[in-house]
Amino acid sequence: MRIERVKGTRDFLPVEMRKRRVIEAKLREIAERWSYAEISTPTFELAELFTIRSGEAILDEMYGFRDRSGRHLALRPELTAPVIRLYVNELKMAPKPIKVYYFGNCFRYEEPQRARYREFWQFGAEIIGSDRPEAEAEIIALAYTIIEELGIDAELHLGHVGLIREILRDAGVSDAMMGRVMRLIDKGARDELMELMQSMGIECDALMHIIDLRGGAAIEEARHITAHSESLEHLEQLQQLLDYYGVGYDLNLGIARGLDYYTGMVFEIYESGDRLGAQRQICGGGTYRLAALFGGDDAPSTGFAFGFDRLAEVYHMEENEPVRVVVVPVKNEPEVLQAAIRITSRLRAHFNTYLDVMHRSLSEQLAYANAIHASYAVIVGKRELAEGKVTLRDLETGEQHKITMDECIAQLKDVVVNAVVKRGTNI
RNA sequence: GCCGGGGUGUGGUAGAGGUAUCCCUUGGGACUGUGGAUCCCAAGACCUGGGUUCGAAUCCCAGCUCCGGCCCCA
Repeated sequence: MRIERVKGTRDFLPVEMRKRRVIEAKLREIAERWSYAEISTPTFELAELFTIRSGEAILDEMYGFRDRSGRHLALRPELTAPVIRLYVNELKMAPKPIKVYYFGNCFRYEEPQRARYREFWQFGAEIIGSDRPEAEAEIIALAYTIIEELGIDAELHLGHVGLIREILRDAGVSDAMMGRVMRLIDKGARDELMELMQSMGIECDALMHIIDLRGGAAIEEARHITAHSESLEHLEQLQQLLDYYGVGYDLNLGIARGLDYYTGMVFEIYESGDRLGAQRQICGGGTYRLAALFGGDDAPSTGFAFGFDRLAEVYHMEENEPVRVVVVPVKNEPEVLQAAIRITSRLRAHFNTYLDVMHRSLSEQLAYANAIHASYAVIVGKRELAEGKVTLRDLETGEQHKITMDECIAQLKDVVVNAVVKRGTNI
């Protein structure tokens, strides 16, 4: 009986893994340059952590289980809640703002679709301790920079739930109804929304108008409805700062979140191509107050999370096989093998180096070197040993010559350095 | 939870009732100090379980799973 991979999970083969590592390295590097520090949280948590954040309904979509003492645990379905829990547990006293990033796998018990798996990876960043426009602008700019540096063609949609909420409150929507109304706005369910508003006896033409508008016109409209709005000022400051950063975005006040703790801006990034099918969103972010829910202070945070697998799906990486060197002992005689191992060890201090473990003949070893697309062969035989040299063979051109090990290492270093310059990596 | 389309060696395929084709792959051998060749040998598949039938990869049912979509999306 063959054991199959579990539904919605994936195996990553070397080519795919190499690509993922390249992307991951870029993401980390960018975050570090922006002065964010990495944190990591456990793969499973108390299930409560996630139900507090998202409601009991998500229990159906989590991998939950009980441990021996009966605690209800769950594989993390996302990373924002664990990060804020970590803040409350460990970092409350750290100087604000706290800037962190994270990368990790998450689990959701859903039907797999294109670019949607049961185990998936998220990369995200948070600023904890500020919900000022400056913090929001930085977070958006960071997400934008990631997209740019990865060379992904995407559009950034910016909204502001604070403003929408304010307008709704002014119009007479009660706190109790707010969540439901916001969810409908988020879904874009116009008819249902109008029905609900009418049933509450609330005039909603203006609101409907605003959430349909895009760009500056929405701001104009909002200004007419709520003359003295803090949120509006806040949004305008944010826009100003985004201009300073040179971030391109589409304003869309129809972006909402169904959950109450989102307080300020929200944004989403969509990939422009069609490689993701219906799952075009590659990033979501916003400003929220979650720490108090986990027993901490009421620190505001702003952050985002990228769907790493979707980034990997749309990221174009040039074929970049690493420069590999194969050491080829000519005969399986003790002295030749001994020399080969010594030479291999020297090469391994610098290069990706392969040595036969199949007891193969010279031609078989070269055939294998070819099969794994190695770049160079270092041939070691009695003739070379007698002269204290090795034969360095370029497997692409077939050229070869006898040189000393020092020369050999120097030449290979040249090649690897050039390869790194040319494509940025020798992974 | 729902809808549509698929599952044949590692991968790609042929096969439309008579236990499987070809390519590729892998291991061994020939050759033994120069590789993508050639030749020989070997290994490897009908998603699973029922049903129909003398006989099922093929037809029927159920399940699993993959691809795409709906719902959902913290």
